[in-house]
Amino acid sequence: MSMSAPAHAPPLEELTHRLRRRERRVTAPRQAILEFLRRQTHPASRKEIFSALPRGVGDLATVYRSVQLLESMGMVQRFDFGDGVARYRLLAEGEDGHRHHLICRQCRTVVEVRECFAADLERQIARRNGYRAVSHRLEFFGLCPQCQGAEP
Amino acid sequence: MSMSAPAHAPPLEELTHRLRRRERRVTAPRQAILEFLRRQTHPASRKEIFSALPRGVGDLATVYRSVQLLESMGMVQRFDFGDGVARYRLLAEGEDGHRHHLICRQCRTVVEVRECFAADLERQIARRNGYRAVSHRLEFFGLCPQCQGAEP
DNA sequence: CCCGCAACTGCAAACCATTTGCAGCTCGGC
DNA sequence: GCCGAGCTGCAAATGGTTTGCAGTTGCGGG
Ligand SMILES: [Mn+2]
Ligand SMILES: [Mn+2]
Ligand SMILES: [Zn+2]
Ligand SMILES: [Zn+2]
Repeated sequence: MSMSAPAHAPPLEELTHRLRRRERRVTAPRQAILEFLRRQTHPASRKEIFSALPRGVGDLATVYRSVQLLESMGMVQRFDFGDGVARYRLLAEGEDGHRHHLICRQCRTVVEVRECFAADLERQIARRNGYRAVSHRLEFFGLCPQCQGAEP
Repeated sequence: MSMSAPAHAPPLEELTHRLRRRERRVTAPRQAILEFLRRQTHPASRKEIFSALPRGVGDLATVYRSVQLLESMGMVQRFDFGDGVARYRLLAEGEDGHRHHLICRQCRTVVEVRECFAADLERQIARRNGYRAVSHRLEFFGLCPQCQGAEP
């Protein structure tokens, strides 16, 4: 066939099922967005998602609204790589999506970082300051091998 | 007098001196911006800086340009608390500005976090992926004591 | 298979933070 | 005091994101 999705990608049916379960409609734009997202290995911007949609299906505003819905349902996770553009990736059912990245400052290549430094410290900081429901965001920035030795 | 600055704040002269040393002009808007910044204990947005300027001194565009200059000179550090607004704080001479925060998701109150947990991890991740000049950004988000028990 | 209607879409306008073009003003070295 | 590069003020442009609204469609019920 074509454009194989990563092995771990949830099947499209499972994704649409999650929508129906919450009384959300399974529309052409939403299916196309989900189909696109399940093929990605890195977070995608909404403009990228829009550009990848089949001709005539979906509108940029619809992509924004759909992604927002998916985010509110916990089906995608949002990332901020510091360039003023939000990026999203699909989340497996039940997955919390906690993840970190190493981003090339020049070409924006993204590497996923497995480690998460101790949640103990997070708890400690929360307690020390009387904060609740504390989470964190941690991203690394650098120059990837290809971009070394020739900064603009 | 009025509006005392934090004890550690560099005197205004020292700040303007840093400008002159690099052939930058000491103008009224720039002085007002620096005066404002040295009184802050938390990072301020450019709109906040602008609003705090004396009547008739400075323009929002000038604030943007000035802050950009200060950033390029390493005199201020930029922060991204995830709400789409950049914030800045003055840096002491030679200070690298590496710092983390605990931010209230609701009222945006900011607490500084002294520890840097990610230094070792950073080195390790850089080597493993062949990246150079790696830095990181780490922020914590939660609900501050005042905001607990009444989310919108 | 057809209805009815809330949910959803497409398109355009609005928003907001940030950037930029440009003509006139000012800092600071001479 | 003079002059030129550096700055400023104002207004218009950008670019990502949001919103209003009228028309369309998914889908449960008949
Ligand atoms: Mn983590
Ligand atoms: Mn750190
Ligand atoms: Zn690169
Ligand atoms: Zn709060």
